[in-house]
Amino acid sequence: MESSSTTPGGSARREATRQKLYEAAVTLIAEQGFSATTVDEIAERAGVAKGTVYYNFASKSVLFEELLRHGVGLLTASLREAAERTAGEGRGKVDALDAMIRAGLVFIDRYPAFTQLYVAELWRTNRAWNSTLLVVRQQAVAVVEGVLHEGVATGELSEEIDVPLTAAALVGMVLVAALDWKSFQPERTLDDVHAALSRLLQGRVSGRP
Amino acid sequence: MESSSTTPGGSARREATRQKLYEAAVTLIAEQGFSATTVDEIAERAGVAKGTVYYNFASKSVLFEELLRHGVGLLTASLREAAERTAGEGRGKVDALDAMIRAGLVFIDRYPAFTQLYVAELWRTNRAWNSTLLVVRQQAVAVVEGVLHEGVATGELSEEIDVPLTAAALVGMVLVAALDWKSFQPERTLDDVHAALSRLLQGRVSGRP
DNA sequence: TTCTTTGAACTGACTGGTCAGTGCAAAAGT
DNA sequence: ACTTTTGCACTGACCAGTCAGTTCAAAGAA
Repeated sequence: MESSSTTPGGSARREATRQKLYEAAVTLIAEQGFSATTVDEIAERAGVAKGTVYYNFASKSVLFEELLRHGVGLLTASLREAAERTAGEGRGKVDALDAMIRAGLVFIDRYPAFTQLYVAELWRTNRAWNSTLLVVRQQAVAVVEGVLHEGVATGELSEEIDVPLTAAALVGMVLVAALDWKSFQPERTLDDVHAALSRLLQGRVSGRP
Repeated sequence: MESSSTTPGGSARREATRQKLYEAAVTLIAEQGFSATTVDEIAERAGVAKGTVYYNFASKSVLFEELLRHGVGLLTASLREAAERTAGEGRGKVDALDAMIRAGLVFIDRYPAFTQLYVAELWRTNRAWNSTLLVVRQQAVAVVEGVLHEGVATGELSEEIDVPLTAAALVGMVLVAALDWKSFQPERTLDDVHAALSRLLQGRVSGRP
């Protein structure tokens, strides 16, 4: 059922080639942007002939779209897993949000290039892969919104919060803090960054009495 | 001896042309990205011949760099003004942060395309204007960091907060929430969005007892 | 006032290079 | 047998940047 539209019966070899191409493309596009990255570069970095790129993907844009789907799929699964894990442990929704923040940080730590590329493309309009992007964004944000809704329902979160906006704000908080971490203070530990964001989430910014 | 990059003695006419080029470039690049936007497009949208672009700017990249400097200059001024205004009114640092959040929203409301373009480029490496971007980013973030530092000094904010990370997280919160607002729920009012972010800043997310 | 000069500002056709995508025969892998 | 990859030559569109020539407002000359 799963597996994307254009991956009907990928042999193991083919799948390995695709993976190499994803990895090559993601770093190059993160650094330079989609248009500034050439297919020749991608092929070279992947250690593959140019013809192979076109044997495996219909076009440069399609390669990129599938890359987006693939990456956001990983992120969504990771967020969902974090939310469900804390739920299973019978902890509150704020803990679930905190766990999702951590999951987000772990993801960005592992795939910084993908994150960068995703942010760079997310608010662009007029591009070929725009509809793909919308779908894929909704998948990820929906997980956060879901937890917020549940929190409001159980009374753990204020009824007055604006779910979509708060979800976006939380995602932004994690995204930007993490990208800053990776770009400008890579020596910091994940725990460090997580602690700072937890504090913000739980309103422990003001000084104690 | 060209007139150097920083526009020392631009005539009124020249300045008007530059302004038109900025406006044309900012929307096109926000929509399509830098590399996907052609100089011909920029010239056409500005109602100017291609040669004029090169008469006014040394290259496409230089046009873009000056655009970045120009835009971030406006933002920084606006943030600083908000911080100083609340300080003058003798209010606390949390109020100053809140005022800066609003100033950020007002800016994004007025210049959504610039914001979009800025976010898309901010974490890219290996690009010509990278050093410009670093400088310009630091200017803006420094204003937020300054207020956080003052808040810690006066005891109004916890000593345990991590100033650079918290500043980045706050910026991210505003940036992403605002871009989402503009892209996906443009019917919302600024006050609405501001209220949601205020709540998050002040830890009023958990339900009341 | 009316004419002339000056140079900054602007124009757009043109050039040289780049790049996505193609085609295909031979090789390698399964 | 068949799928997949290779290597490489080729094309056609597209695009950053150039440059010889044009416009025009304003300063000065008559």
